[in-house]
Amino acid sequence: MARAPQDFDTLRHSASHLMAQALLELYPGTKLAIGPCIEDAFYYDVEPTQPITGDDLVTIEQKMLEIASRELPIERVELPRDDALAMVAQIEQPYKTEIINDLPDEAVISFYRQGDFIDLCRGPHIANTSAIKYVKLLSIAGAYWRGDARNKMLTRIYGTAWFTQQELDDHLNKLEEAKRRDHRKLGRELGIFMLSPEVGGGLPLWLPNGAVLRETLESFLKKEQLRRGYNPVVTPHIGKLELWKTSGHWGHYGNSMFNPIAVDDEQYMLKPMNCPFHIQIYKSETRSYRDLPYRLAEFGTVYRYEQSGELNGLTRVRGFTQDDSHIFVAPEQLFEEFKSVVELILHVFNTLGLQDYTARVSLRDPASDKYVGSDEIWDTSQAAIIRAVDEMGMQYTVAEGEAAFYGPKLDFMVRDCIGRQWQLGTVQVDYNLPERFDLEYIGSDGAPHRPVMIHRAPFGSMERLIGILLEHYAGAFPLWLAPVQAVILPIADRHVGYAREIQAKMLEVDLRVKVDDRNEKTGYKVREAETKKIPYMIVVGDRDVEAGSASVRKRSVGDQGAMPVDEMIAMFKNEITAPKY
RNA sequence: GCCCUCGUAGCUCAGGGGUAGAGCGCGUCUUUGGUAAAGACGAGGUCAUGGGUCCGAAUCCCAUCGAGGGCUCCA
Repeated sequence: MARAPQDFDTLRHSASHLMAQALLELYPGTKLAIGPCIEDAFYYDVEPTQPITGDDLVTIEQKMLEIASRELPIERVELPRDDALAMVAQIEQPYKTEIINDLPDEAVISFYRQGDFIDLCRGPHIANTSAIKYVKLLSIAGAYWRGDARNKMLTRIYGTAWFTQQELDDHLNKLEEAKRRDHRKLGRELGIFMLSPEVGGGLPLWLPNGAVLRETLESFLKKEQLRRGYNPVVTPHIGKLELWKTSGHWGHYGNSMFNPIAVDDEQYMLKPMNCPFHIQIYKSETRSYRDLPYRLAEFGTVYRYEQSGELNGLTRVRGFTQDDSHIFVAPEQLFEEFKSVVELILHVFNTLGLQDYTARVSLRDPASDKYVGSDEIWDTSQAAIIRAVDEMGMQYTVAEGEAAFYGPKLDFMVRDCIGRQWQLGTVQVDYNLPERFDLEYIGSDGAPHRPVMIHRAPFGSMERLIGILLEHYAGAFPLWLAPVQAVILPIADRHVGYAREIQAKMLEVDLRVKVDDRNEKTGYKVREAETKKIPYMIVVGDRDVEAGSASVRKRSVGDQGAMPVDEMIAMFKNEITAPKY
């Protein structure tokens, strides 16, 4: 039976209430904060009377099922504000008092009751607790009351609920699959990267296969950028603190930068971004309107002092390489240039096999004062972004309050092949830095004008991208990306010479190929190449030496039979230039 | 930074107040084998670090460091 997404939301919201009820029965005195449904799951934030541990989850889950089996009807009760406050005071739920006090005057205040449990809630809910049968509590975490780090840390219990056992099993299998694809696990197994406490948190070391992968991705994008009129530049890893003061980042993000380094009488910063350097290059000559758009691109490694608890594999690190570019345009060029940047980003995603993406337009929150720049500038640039995505017919969502302090942005979220969303590429419009660094170009009228900057990074960062690609492909990269594209397996020692000949031919045409000449049986080598996710295994023995052929085995498919070596090489080259997903 | 959990061999993990275990990997030897694991032998650990309790601590307690799951943050 097909169900609407809101049916699942309702079920999970009710499951969250059921969990709260179970908690109160098991641990009377527990204070309830909020308990919403989220994608595929639900949680409840509570202040427990004693610490809740992972072992307690089973107990709570069993209690939930026991209460559900009482087949309690779930009823909605609406109360005037004063009665509502009296009610939550009587059941001693101070967080609910706070929530009611924050509700607007005209709000309808409703409660939902099941048995002797009652909770403040807008609803809707399912009709009876008995519908909650397939539920699993997943984890425990800390969460601040109202998401504010200055508030008390509550205990958040996550769970998931479904209508059938099959759905629940499928979901739990998906979580297992995600664990199996974890890029931190695959990164080590496949020799992509490592993290070492000796080096420091969030500072990955790239292993040989990872370095090859990075180079492959870099040269792909560099080539695309050259075609589109980008100018490559290289800038240093440190620069004077003054630059970040001028840019405004020191004031906004100073606490998440590495401490300044004293050099002679100056303060230097490990660069947290490349913008000020590219700006200096722009300023090094008088620019004309004929030079614009002026596009500077760099794979720039930046360092940010991310909070220790936030570091995670390759997806959140303290040193990372952005595929950064700053484009200086005349205001009237902004719209067209923005569109061509979006076009490049989409081309990149398609080539990488990440076809399932959505865009998010991040606008400023008009009520906040954290933004710089005039209202007119914001209105113009926000309108330009929306017009561009509209004209390109893209699906997008609008997120108010998600803009950077200096301008609105367009972010791309990709969905990997098991449905998880990740943020990758970004395009940002910036009227602020040109102002702060007093940038100009000479217009056709002979007078100076102020350019607009576009910051953009299709990959976002090499680290994040590779983390996501590892999980998306579960380590089994398409041929053009695979760090080792093929391994040649000589059957016996006397075939090693022939294997080396084939390898030389393949290296000649830029195929990344190795020879496995270890003293092991072919079956063993095949098994190892499969686990290392190498796309092709080339077995050579007496028959092949005789015929000038090679026996090709395709990863996870199997033996493709023997073919002449030249034909095999042509097949590989063809697959690389015409990738299929 | 905050809450919870966890640190045993290179990796994955078992064990547990009385002299450290397995599989994989690694080394040596035998084996030259046609598509997912040949066989034998061997080396490897102050059980994260520091303190405490105890006749005795890898094991119990505390602290520190590190990792994981979240929260806050994310230019």
